[in-house]
Amino acid sequence: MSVHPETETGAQAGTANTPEEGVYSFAAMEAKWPQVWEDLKVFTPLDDGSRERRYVLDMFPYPSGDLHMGHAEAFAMGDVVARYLRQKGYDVLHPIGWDSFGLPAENAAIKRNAHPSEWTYTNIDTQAASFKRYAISADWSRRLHTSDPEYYRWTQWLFKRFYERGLAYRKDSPVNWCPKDLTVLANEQVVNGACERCGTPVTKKSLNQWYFKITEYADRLLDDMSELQGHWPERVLAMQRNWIGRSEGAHVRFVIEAAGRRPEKEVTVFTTRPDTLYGATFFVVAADAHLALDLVTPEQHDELMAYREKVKALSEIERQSTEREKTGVFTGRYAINPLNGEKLPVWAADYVLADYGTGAIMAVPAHDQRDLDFAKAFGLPVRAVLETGAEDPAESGVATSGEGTLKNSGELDGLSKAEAIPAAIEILEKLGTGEKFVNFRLRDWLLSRQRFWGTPIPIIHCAECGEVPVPDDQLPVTLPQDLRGEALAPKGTSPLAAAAEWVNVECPNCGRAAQRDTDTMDTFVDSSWYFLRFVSPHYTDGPFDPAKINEWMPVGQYVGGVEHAILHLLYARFFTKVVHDMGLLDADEPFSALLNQGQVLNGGKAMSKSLGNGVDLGEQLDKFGVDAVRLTMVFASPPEDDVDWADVSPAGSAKFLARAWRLGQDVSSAPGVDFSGGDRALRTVTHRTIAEAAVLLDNNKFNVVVAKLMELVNATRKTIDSASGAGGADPAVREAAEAVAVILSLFAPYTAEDLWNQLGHPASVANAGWPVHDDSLLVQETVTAVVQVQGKVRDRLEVAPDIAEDALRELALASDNVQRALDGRGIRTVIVRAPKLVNIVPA
RNA sequence: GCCCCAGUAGCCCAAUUGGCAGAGGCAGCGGACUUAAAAUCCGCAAAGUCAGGGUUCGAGUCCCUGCUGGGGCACCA
Repeated sequence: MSVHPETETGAQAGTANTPEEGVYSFAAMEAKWPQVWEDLKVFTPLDDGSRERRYVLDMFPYPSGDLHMGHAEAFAMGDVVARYLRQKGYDVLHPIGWDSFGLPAENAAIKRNAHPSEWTYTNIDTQAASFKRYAISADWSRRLHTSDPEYYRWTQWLFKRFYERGLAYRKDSPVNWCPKDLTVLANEQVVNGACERCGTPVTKKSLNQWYFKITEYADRLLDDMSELQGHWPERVLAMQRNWIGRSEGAHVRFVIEAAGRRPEKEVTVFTTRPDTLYGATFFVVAADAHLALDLVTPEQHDELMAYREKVKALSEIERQSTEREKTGVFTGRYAINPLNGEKLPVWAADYVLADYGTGAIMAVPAHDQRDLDFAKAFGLPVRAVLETGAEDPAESGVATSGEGTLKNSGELDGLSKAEAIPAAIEILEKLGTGEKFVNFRLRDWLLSRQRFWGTPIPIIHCAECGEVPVPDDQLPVTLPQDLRGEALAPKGTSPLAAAAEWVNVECPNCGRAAQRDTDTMDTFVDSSWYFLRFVSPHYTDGPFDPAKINEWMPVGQYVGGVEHAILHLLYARFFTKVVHDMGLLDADEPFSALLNQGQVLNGGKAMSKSLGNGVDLGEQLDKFGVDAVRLTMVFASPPEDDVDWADVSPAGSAKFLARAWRLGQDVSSAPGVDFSGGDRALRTVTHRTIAEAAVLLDNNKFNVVVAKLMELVNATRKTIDSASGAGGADPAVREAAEAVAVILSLFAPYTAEDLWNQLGHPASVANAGWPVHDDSLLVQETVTAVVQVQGKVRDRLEVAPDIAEDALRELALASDNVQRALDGRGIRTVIVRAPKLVNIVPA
């Protein structure tokens, strides 16, 4: 489809370069310009310090098939920012690469009896071609793929540095296990108790796994969000805050009395309510924690074991259901309340989680609903220690958690809840049985995966020496090439274990026979530092060039979907902080600003294969052209809002583009003409548009910029067609058309380039530079002052923009309409906001 | 249950951060061009801002309560 302009009307000068005389043809433009841009290296940063640098980054894609509408939206947004900053004169780094390790490639390889790299790199080539067609202003010379050995060599190098700092370690722990993908999952990859990838309910499995100690950075990850405030979407910060889950309270140590041959034992609990310590009537440990086994008396042992079996059989989804009846078993032991010496029965239950806090709690049923439910189920006592005015929880069955005054609490009696919390902590500290403690919900990052297509963990296991890191000069540990097809099928252990030749090596330490670690890294490890690699992707002496890294980092504008609000963004922040602490990087936050583009929907729903409501990007590009699709993405709504493809009109965008392009057909003045004699009204519109567009772009209001651009095009058209003026020969028309070309180049690079060319300028419009607006042209000769009486508009006055308040007040009071509205009433106040408004308040 | 975001013409969205509710687009209607249609061009109409209360000379904008929709966390001690 091409959009044809109306029949030519005359002005023919300046159209010599038109590909096909007078016809807007996106196909011709798409065929013509990519080569020109490539030859001119328009989008390769100078990287020489001659200009201020800016780093603009889109979250790099995973190579699953060809690009889709979601990519088109995200990359359209990021490209607006990159192209705008380039026009503003910055040296812009806007790279592209692929997050190319991951399960889909492996599954495809099993199905096709191939190596995952085949599927991966074929898809990457397809996507790369599509990106080029889509005219992303990327520096292709910096292209990288995380599955290239040249890349993952440095992922392994970084892993080793983490290991040396004690930030990468192995431990036995019950982990999330996906029974379909047959691999472990990080907490972040479990959504509502199910695998985020395939939706299979997750089970627990006890395994020895590699972890990154992200919890050591919990405080900083939380505190440093203050730097991001205002530059990151509030909801992303809220999600991270939630996820980190900082909780202030106290650790309290309880002595568990000796029983028979079981010796006395001290157990610590975490509580946010140390003020309610006198209300503790029992004690609970997580049934699945080892602690339960340590405590249980021989008499209760069988009962506990039976209960643990039952708990294990529950799926995560069942276990997390809040409607479940409370269950548990008595352990036969008693804990001593450190404040009043009271004996509390110790129970084991599954409502206490082994991996939160200390896996044990003091139960205060009067003031905690879960404890109350448990107490009622097992006939345990309830004692209120906080008078809130509500009914006694023992009677009502509703725990009271609000404000109140302490009672039945010895020295704490009479204090408010807010006073009692620190007071209780102070008492505990004096007794030496507790102290203030800040607990986090965040768990360490489980990074090992029992799958093939990922970065091998560069560790060798030696019977003599234990864990031995592969020496730096032997990196990368590359994946074997000979495993393919069925050999990659998930078995619950890594497929790498079957590659005997690969696994069996000499210990780098003692030379004896040893084995490689056969797990691979979570792909989120790969993507936690790729933005650093882009600064110097071909550097061979380290993960990045130390001479360059601080010139570009941090990323000034990061663009991507909100689905990565926690996972990728939290991990990348963690990695950045560690690399910073290693002294390799000045920045300690990777992304100064974040833009979450919305989703592309169709008919109110996310596009999906199962719904069959997908819109094919390729078809849209064929039908409307790249520029129209890009413009539609940007114009439809604010960047962070969803775009419903059923609600928008790529045809409308195409119409506008043809309209803008046709301005070039009608401009008949020569390039370089003096604009000063041009139509004043149009010049004002042009300069106002330039000024407003810059402000709007600085605030990511791309959709509004497009609207302003449409106004400018309309105004220019009017001037050309006006019978009274000079039409296409008016220098103001050229000035306007040139501004249109430059601003349009952010959204519709082909049309803008072609327009620029029609206007007689050499390529590329991307280098034209942002037009400088003339403030004197923005000053209007008169402005409309609104005159209100009691807030209602009663008159409008044309006044000079610099009118004095007094003069405006006089004019307003003299207005007939005002006098009529006042209807003889006196005047109480007159508010004057010269030159725009007068509000007269009658008595 | 706790937390975050958003409700403005039929639809997608603007509104200089407290100062005339409307910039732009889609859809609609009328007209020009056409043998006709498409395309193109010109023009028109359309809401008082989810509801209620408050602050103010003045509220779409600030505050409170509620409703609706979207999202996050959740047996987290």
